[in-house]
Amino acid sequence: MDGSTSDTPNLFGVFDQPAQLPARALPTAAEGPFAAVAIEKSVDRALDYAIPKTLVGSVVVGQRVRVPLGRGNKPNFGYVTAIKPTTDYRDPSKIKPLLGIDDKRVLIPPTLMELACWMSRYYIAPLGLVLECIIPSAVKKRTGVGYITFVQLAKPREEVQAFLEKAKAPKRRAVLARLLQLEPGHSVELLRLAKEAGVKPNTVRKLAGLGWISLKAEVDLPGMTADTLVVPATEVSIALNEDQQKVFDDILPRLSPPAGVDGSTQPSPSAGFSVNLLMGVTGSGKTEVYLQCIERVLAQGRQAIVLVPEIALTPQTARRFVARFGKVAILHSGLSAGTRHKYWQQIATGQAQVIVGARSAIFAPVPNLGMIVVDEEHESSYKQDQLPRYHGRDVAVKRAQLEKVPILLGSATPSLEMYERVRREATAGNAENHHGGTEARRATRNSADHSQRHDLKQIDQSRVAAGAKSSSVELPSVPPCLRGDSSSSNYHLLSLPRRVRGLSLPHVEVIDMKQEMRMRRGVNLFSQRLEYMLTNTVAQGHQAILLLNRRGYSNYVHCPSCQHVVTCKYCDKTMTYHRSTGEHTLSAKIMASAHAGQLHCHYCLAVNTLPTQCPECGKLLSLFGLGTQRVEEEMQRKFPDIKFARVDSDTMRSAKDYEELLGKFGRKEIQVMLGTQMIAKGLDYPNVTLVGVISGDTALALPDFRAAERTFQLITQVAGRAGRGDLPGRVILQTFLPDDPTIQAAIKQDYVGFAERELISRKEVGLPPFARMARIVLRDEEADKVQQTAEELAGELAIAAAGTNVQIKGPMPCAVGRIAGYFRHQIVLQSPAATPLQRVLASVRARGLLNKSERIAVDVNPVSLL
DNA sequence: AGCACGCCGACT
DNA sequence: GTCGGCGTGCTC
Repeated sequence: MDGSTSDTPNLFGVFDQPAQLPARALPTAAEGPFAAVAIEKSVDRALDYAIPKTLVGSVVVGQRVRVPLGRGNKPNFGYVTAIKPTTDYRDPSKIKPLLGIDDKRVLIPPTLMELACWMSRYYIAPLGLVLECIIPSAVKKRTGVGYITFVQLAKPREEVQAFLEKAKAPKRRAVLARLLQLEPGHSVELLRLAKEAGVKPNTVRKLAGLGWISLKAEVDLPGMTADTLVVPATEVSIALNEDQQKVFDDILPRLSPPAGVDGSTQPSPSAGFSVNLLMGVTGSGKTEVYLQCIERVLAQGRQAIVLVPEIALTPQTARRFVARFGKVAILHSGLSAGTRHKYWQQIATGQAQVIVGARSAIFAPVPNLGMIVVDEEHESSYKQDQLPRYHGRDVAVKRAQLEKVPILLGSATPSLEMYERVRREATAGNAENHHGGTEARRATRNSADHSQRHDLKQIDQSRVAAGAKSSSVELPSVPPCLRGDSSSSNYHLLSLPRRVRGLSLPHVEVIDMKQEMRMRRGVNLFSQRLEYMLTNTVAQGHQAILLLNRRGYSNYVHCPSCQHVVTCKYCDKTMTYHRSTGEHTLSAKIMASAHAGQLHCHYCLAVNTLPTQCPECGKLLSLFGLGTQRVEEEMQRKFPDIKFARVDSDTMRSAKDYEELLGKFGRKEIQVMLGTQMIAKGLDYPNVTLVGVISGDTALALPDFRAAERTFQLITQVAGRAGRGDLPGRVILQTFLPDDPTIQAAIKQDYVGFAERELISRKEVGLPPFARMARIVLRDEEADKVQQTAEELAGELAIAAAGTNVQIKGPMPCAVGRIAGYFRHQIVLQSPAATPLQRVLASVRARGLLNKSERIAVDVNPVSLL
């Protein structure tokens, strides 16, 4: 490089210097071209700005720019969403010129821009907000970038020449003389200039203050990508077993780049966008399949994105990817801003080949995406509970479609949405082939058709393996309006029905706690069988995991005489009793007599002291319902010799705590882990032979249509933690509802049986996946006011939905009617198809009825209705 | 998100 | 008579 600056607005380009333009007195510019800019505020549409002549050609879509906004022309940041020759703004004289380019890099590449626009429409979120969440703030703030300063003459050469002839200052003269040697208009790096002129850098800087030269800071992007990531891979792929190989062979043709994209590889007719749902029982080796697929994609010079649930972002997972591929960017919450920016830059330049992260990793700006993997596809943590309320898995599918790449979704217990969709689309493809599609269509679907038959066979195997007896259930045919778009039949259902190395699935033993209660006096958290198995397991030097899906000590504090239940002052929610830390060291006797501790509200995080008597009648309060703290106490009392740890969000404050604990468990310093769903997922410890589910039905009673699905998933997931080594695993499932069909299916670990049963009942009542759902939650401090606005909004929605098949349900108070002092009402929209629902929402949105994001939250495809 | 315009109570 | 309450609406 000769030090000349480049104005090319690409990733290797330069940043502008800070603003110099005055905020006021803007010239009006009615001439094009114009830039449509989505502002980083909740202005729910793009605004047109004129591009100043000096910037025409430099401003491109995807850049972050500064624009004046409002009467005061306050500078705001926004993203260029389009460049257009004309504006359709009604008053073109009001168009203002944009102030400048904030960052010359294209922060939002075209496909991500398209994805963002889709998200903005689909999730009813302002585009600017969506774009803001796509770009890490470290990138916006340019944290950790080094700057290189370039120097350029700021005065006419003749003037400089004249100065050189008469002025004394030898050092300044040396600098200027060196600058005169440059080609006119060129610049030189400040440090190099100082060295060559034999002066200190500060001497050069001073000349800028005197107006002789101008300084321009360019970001040192190569410096950001110089080190890191180039960890050499240390492991090679392991041989796949027969099942894994089948699945891999099935996916393989879809992993090639689509025809025409890359001439060097054989174009495959089935390449391009495809959805591959991999149903693999726990311990069936899904990860190895992911790894080998990714390997193929990397060999083509393309990159892969791997989404994992936040909780799975442990070094354990990370190590596996890093060891195999080397150039892996692990995006976890503990990254420093500087590292995050560095990773982003390395991703954008294609230096990071595999990107592993939680939901936001789907926005990784890879230049040449080859495939997307979503592990534990059913996990509800993929859903963001703040604006934009997107679902990482669904956005991933959309991105795969836009980028024309395969997506591989893995789960032992697929979400019913995904399972149903893939099954429906796969069947639709089959039916078309049977009835004779066009020749062209048949040709592109050849391999797909082949794999589907193969898949069905595999699923049968899984049913056999799971011990299901029921015959396969015929699902009613789906109306064409429910089908996806043109590429719809590229859906594939794959299955890994067996565990690796011939290991068997753990045996699940159900304990009827009603009977247990009759047999033994008093409340026992552990059945005799579980107590026995726990003692046995530990005595043999094995380890155990105990699950109780509830934090705290007891989730009801109630008065036995007047039935009063202590609820949160601010929410409609019973308060959970938590014992103060350290108290479990006291003897059980003291504990029983003195209820020291606080009441916590798990919704608004309020904390109260536990009242000594009932606030209503003054009698003694009693505790009812159990949480992990209570089980912890019981463990302490019954098994004083067992080393165990309680694992929930109360004890695991940071990722580091969790990591440390997992380390201890791995080294067998702890025999038993007792915890909430935190411990149900992803852990792979070969020495665990026992899993105890303290209360299998806690989640079943929740007023949410997905309660059964959650329960099934949770039990299956935690059961899968047992017997992953050479020792067989055993699960003790305690329940008050041993005959419940969900519990029954969970005992048999029969996903297909559960899914088909549940799908039938969902269909009967028209719930997802047979309906698209959106939920609008309104909140206000005043009860009457929410109700009134909710009713008005529901009225408007009803008008907008007239003549469509969109149903408006409500308004009704939310299941948790008050949270943190806000009264909450909800309106639920349901429709058999997505499009009319989108239209209804879009029309009220366009009228600004959903704008007050403080009070109105729209949740498209909500994961919970509480 | 800001920031103005706009229509109703306690102050000089 | 005004100063100011924050409800409603716009920002290219």
